Order: sequence, then C-alpha cells, then structure tokens
Amino acid sequence: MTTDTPSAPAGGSAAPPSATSRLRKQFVEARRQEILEAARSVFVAKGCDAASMQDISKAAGVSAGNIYRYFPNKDALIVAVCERCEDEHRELFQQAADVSASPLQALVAMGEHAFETFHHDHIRDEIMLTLESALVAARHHQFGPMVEQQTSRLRDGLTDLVSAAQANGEIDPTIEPRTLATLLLSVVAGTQITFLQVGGEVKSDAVWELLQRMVYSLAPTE
Amino acid sequence: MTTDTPSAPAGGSAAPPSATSRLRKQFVEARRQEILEAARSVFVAKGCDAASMQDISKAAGVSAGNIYRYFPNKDALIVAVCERCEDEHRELFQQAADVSASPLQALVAMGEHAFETFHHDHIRDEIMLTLESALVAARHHQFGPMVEQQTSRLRDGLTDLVSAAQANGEIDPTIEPRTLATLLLSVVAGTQITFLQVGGEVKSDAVWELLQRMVYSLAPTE
Amino acid sequence: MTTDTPSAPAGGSAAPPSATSRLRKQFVEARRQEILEAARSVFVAKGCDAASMQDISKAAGVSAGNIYRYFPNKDALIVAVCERCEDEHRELFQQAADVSASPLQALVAMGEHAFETFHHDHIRDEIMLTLESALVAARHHQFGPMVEQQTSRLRDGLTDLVSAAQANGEIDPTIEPRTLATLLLSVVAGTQITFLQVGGEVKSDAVWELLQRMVYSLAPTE
Amino acid sequence: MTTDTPSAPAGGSAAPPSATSRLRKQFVEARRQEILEAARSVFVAKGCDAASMQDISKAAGVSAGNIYRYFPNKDALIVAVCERCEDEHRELFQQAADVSASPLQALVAMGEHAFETFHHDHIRDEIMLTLESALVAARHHQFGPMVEQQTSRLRDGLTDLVSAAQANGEIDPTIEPRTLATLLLSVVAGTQITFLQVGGEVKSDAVWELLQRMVYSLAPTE
DNA sequence: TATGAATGAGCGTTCATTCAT
DNA sequence: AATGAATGAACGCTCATTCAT
Repeated sequence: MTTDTPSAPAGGSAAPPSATSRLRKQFVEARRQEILEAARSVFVAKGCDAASMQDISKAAGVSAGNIYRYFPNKDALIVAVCERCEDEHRELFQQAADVSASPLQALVAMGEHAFETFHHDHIRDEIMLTLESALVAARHHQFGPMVEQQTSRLRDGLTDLVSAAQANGEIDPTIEPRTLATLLLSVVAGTQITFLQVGGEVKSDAVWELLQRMVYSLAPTE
Repeated sequence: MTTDTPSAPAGGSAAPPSATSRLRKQFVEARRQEILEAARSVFVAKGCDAASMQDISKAAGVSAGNIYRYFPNKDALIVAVCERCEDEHRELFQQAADVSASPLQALVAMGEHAFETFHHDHIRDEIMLTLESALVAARHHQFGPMVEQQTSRLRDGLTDLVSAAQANGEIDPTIEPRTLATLLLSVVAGTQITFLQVGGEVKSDAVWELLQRMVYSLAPTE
Repeated sequence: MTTDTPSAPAGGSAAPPSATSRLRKQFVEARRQEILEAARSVFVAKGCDAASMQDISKAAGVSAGNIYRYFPNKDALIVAVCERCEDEHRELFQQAADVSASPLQALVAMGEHAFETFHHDHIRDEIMLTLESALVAARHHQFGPMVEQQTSRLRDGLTDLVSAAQANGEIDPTIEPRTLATLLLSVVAGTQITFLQVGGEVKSDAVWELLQRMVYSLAPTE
Repeated sequence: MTTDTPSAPAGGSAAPPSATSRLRKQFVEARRQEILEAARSVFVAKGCDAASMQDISKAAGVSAGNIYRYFPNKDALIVAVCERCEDEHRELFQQAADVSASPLQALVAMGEHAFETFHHDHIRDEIMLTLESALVAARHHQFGPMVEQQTSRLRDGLTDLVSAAQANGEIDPTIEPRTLATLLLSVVAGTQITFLQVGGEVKSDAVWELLQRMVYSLAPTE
C-alpha cells in the first residue's frame, strides 16, 4: 500500500499528463482513487473524526493541500469513502445473485458471502467503518434527508429475491417478503456489531449455519 | 494543620451544616444529571468525538469550565452517558426475565421488550448512542472493558436462558446455546441498524413476529 | 464554638473572633500566617507559577475564596512569602552577629550558619524558593524598581562587619570592604546553585573549610 | 513590537523560500533561530512558565500554531533555549583553556572571561535565563539530565585543571581539587545572583581581583 | 500540478477570582 | 467569616484550509 506511480510505467517520477484532456482525466481519476483508498484506511484505523488530513496525505503520498484539488473538503472525502463502501457491498451481492440457480440459492449465496467476510483480516476495521458510515448518514438524515439510501436499494433487492423464492415455491408465500428481507439484512448487520463488541469470540459460521436452518424452516408447508 | 472533622458535633449550635450539606448534595447530584442529559443529547446529535465541551456546556446551561466540577474530563462524561444507557437496558431485560414462567417465555418477553422499544419516541437517538458507544469502545480499549463486559453479560444471560429452555424441552438440545443467543442478540442489534438506515419504514413488529416463528421452529423434533 | 479564649494563636485554626477588635486582629493575623505558611510550602513544592490557589487553600485548610480576605491576590501572596524568607535570613544572620566576640568571628559564625543549612532536610526546596524569589524581584525590578532591596541590607551588614574586622586588625585594611562582603555573599549563593544543579554530591563542608582558609589568608601582612 | 502587516515581515526575515530545497532548508533554520531568539527574550522577561506561546508567537512575528512546525511543544522550546545558552558558555570556556600556557593560567583565563561577561549588554537577561534554567531543571527531572550533565562537565573540567595545576606545583596539593573547582564555579554563579539582586552597583572586577588574590594564596608553601 | 508554510479558529482543560449563601 | 459553585479568560496544542511559490 505504499505510494507508487500508478499510471506512468515509464518516466522518472509522477509526471503530470500534459497531452490530451482525456489522459489528464484518467490521471486525475486515478489520483482521486489513490487518495480515496488512503483515506479509507486511515478512517478505518483512527475513525473519521480523529483522522487528520495530514494523516491521509501521508498515507496517500501527496501533500495535504493537494488533496483539495480532488475533494472540496474533508466531509466530501468521508462521504466518498462511505459511498465506495456501499458500492462494493452492492456489487458483491449482485455477483452472488448472478451465479445462483434459484432465488433461494441466491439468498443463501449472499449469506455465505456475508458471513465469509468475518474471516477477513481487517474485518473489525471494516465493521467500524460501516458503523461510522451509518452514523454519519443518520445524523445528516436527522436534519433533513440527504443521500439516496443505498441500504434501501439493497433491501429492495433482497425483497425481490424473497418474492421470487416464494413464487418458486421455496418459501412460504404467506410471509411478507420485505419483512424477511429486513430480518436477513439485520442478522448480518447485527452479527457485525456483536462481533465488534465481544471480539473474535463470536463463531460466525455457527450463527450462519443456524440462520440457514431457521430460513429453511420457512419452506411452504404442504 | 488540616481541617478538623466537619461532622456535626453534639449540641444544637452547629445545626446549619448538616441540613444545608444534605440539600447541597441533592443539588449537586441534580446538576450532575442535568449535565449528563445535555451531554447525551449533544453526543447523539453530533457524535461523541465531534461534540465539544462548549456544545455540552451550552446545552446544559452552565459554563464549560464548570462541567469539570462534576466530571473529571470529557472521556468520563462519555463513559457516564454510555453506562447510563447500558444500565437502563440491563434493568429492563432483567425485569422481563423475572416475570416469566419458563425460559422460553423469558426469551420471548425479552424480545417483546426489545422490539417494543422501536415505538419509543427517541428510539433513533437511543440507537445512535448505542452505535457511538460501540465505536468508542472498539476504538479506545480504555472504554473497551466496560462495553464488552456489559454486552458479554447480556449474551451470557441469554445463553443461560437458551440452555434452560433446552433443559426444559422447549428448544432442540442439539443447538449450541451460545450460538442461538448470539443470533438473537444480533437480530435485535441489526434491526436497530436497519431501522436507523431506512427510517421508520421498517415494520419492526412484523420482524419480531417472523423471528418468533423462526425460533419456535427450533422446538425439539419428537 | 465551645472554646472561648483564643489566646493561643498557633494551636491550629479553631475559634472565630468575637469580642474585641483587638482579639479579632490577633486572629486575623494568625490566620494570615497560617495561609502564608501553607503557600510557602506549596510554592516550594511546585513553584510559584504552577501552584494554584486551590493547592494553597487545601494546604491551609481554608476555602480558596477565603484566602482573598487576607491577601488581595496571588501575586501579593508570592511577595509576602518571599519577604518572609528574606526576613528569616536576616534575622538568623543578626543572631550570628550578636553572639560573636570579634567581627571576624561574627563573619565566620555567619558562614558556619549559612553552610549548615545545606544539611537541612528540605534545602533543595529552600534554594529553589530563594531563586524563584530572586527572579521575581529581578523581573519587577526590570520594569521599574519596586521593593526595598533586602539583599542590599544584608550586604551592608556584611560590609560593616568587614570594616570592623579591618579596624580590629583581623583583615588586611587595603581590601575594599564591600568587595569582600560581596564575594562572601556570592560564595554562599553560588554554592546553593551548584548544589541544586549537581545534586547532593557537593561537599559543602569542604567548600566552607576552603573558603575559611582563603579568608584567613587575607589577614594583614605585618 | 505590535503586530503589523504580515505580508511585509519587519526586521530580519525577508526572503521567502525559493526553489531549491537547499535554500528552503536555510530558510527553515533561519526561522527556527528567529523563534528561538523570540522565545529567549520572552522567557527572560516573563519567566519560562508564565511565558505563553502566544507571547512567543507575537515576539517572533508568526502565528502561535506555526511554532509547532519548528518545535514539537513548549518544553522543547525551553530546552532548546537553555541548551543554546549552555553551548555558548562551554564553547567560550573551552577557548579560554586552549590559549593558556599553564593550568593555573587557564583557570585565571576562564575567570577573566567569566567576569568579563558582567560588562555585556544583556548580562541581566543572561543571568535570569540561567536561573530559570536551573529552576526548570530542578523541578522537572525530565530536563534535569541536560543541565546536570552540562554543569557537571564544567565542574569536571575545572577539577581536572585544578589537579593539573597541583601537579604543576601551582596550587597546594593538599587541597581537594573538586572542592576548589566547586568553590570557583560557585563564586561565578553567586556573583551573578548578587549582581541580579543589587543591580549594577556590584563591582565585579574588584571581586575578581580579590578572588584571584585568594586563589594565589593557595600556592604551595615552600 | 503540487507543495508545505502559514493561519485562525477551535479543541479540552485549568485556574484566579467573584459572589450568593 | 467562610464557603464553594460558578465564571471567563487564558493556556498549550491541533488541524482543516488557504495560498504564494
């Protein structure tokens, strides 16, 4: 994660692109992503509030002032990092849905994926950033809705899957799809919090096994 | 040359000190609570880190410096606020356990209570404070023991209840008690997050109904 | 409240003054001295700047606000403490002069006394207060002469003694009395600084022996 | 000096940092020295404790926060100022030793130098800073090693010189070298204090003459 | 484009001082 | 006369942000 020149393989140092505006745009975007990545790691390590622009600039290998060429202020950086997190989550869930044979299998694949993350190296940090993100969003929300709720979109996707599973005869059709979607989403989020609070002692795999059993119990009764 | 013992000696002449000191102590405690309440609201509104002592002092209607008469520093304020929250939670859960006839009923009563809170007036604030608390604890391990202990104790209580329910023939004994306890705890915490993220749109009661059904499906198979 | 005759002022703070203004005045003075003593010990322990009024009030066994009945502000306290130090020094030196048979013997007795202090328990603290006092005086001096210089008076006394010793045929009369007085004074003050800087390693007695020898070498040559 | 237009720095600092890092480094070092000089004058005028970073920043013509680019905290500033003083002293003493023919001559040259300083323009400031430094060191043992080491080194040097003079037959060999070294050091330090206390009235040259006579009296008896 | 020196506002905290009791 | 709660102005220090280079 050290600073290296991302886009210019040849040449002495990080030379600014000069030729076409297209190249410049690529360069700018690449630099933006570098900074975003650095900010993410610092936010995770120290918290959004405690992280200073100096910290981020050091992690990104650029000067502090230069960050302001790519983001108008620190808050924008925070929002951008949080958004990127959500994007990643959604993307991964989408992939899980795509490769599955049936709606229920897709749901299971998503759960599998979600609970797999507990074995990641920096899962604690990831969780903290997620919580921080939720709090930031909630606070802004409190004084007036601000951002398109990405969580809602995720929940909508799950709801659709549940409906499909019901249509497919895999889940009891008398269950309200949105309710089950909410519950599933909440188990994942909740296990994260518990994990954070009681440390690695949580056996996330066992929880996932049990959750699967409980979901399967919702199969339609003949 | 220290002061002599301020305890009231025999005789009627020294009447004022005891009476006034009693009133004073009440007053001091009341002021402490005022500050605590103010701090709580500011922590919720801006986050523990972003909340300044000035903010709190304004909300409490005292000078900033004066807060230090009642709390040694900001961290102590944070801890005090979080502890008060946890105390309330634990107390309520304890009550739920006490009035129940069987272990499973106690579990259900607790869930009932937990999901009832979603109808509280300031539930959003409560949730945000809970998350704040978890984040603060996770970041600074100085506060860690406090929260970890309290969460662990709650989880231990739930685990015991699940075991008892298994012994009572109410839950499949092949299930690992701690795993089910973790899952239940996580559903509650997770529903809070979801509630925070998607707003009042979440039908917490329906989630609770569904969760109950899923738990009941874990009854021992004959 | 029960004790009526506050005739013993030094026995700890006990009785409020009630009857005559004469008694009241004694009481006030006694309290003043108590506070002064407490302030002195705190100044010595923490330095004049770092010592807070709270510290002093605690050491004196009175409330912080009450000190202001006896001293208009902290600076006045500092000045009063420093003055008292000087008074003590002068008094002790005076005693040494009184009991001596000849002027030279008086000088030696004073040196004896001065170097004896290095064996006191809290000599380091005493020295620090002396230096602090000198600095405070010098600073005020810098912006305009303020206090009668008590050091000058001491030096005058020594000068007189040297003159007397010369008249007595104990010291070479060609030496300027004031110069020798200054040198003697400086050796004492200087040894204090050295003592402070290099710790207890300084053998003050040996220095005193050597100084004596050097002074005796100033006897008149026949 | 009050605040004037910030874009036109009054006094010495004029050159903005230019292209090469070499020039920049020079500029940075120059700024460091400016701040050090300003700190020195403020420390002398108000005392190390009472001097605020605001005072120093005003005296240096920079913002308070900017000082922290050059010194990590106030303590470091104090140490740097004191160290600079000591460095100057030691260097001058070393020079005196180098140009002397015999050990006794070296001692005399050092004394000559030491007493010459009383004719310096800012000798009062120098003395006050020396005392400040001693007090700070005595109070906070964090600075202790620094000052103690330097004073000890000086005393060691003097002790060696005395020994050499004894070996050279210039001083009575029955005298303990360290004791005489301590006495000489103390006379210089003590004269400084006396100078501070009684003002310019002290005839330091006469004291020095007398001290020389007393030292010469320590020559070995045939 | 990129730098990093510089600023200014704000942080948590302390404390001399005041004043109602 | 004495208290101690309260204040307000600093304190040392940090940091988001700006800007001349």
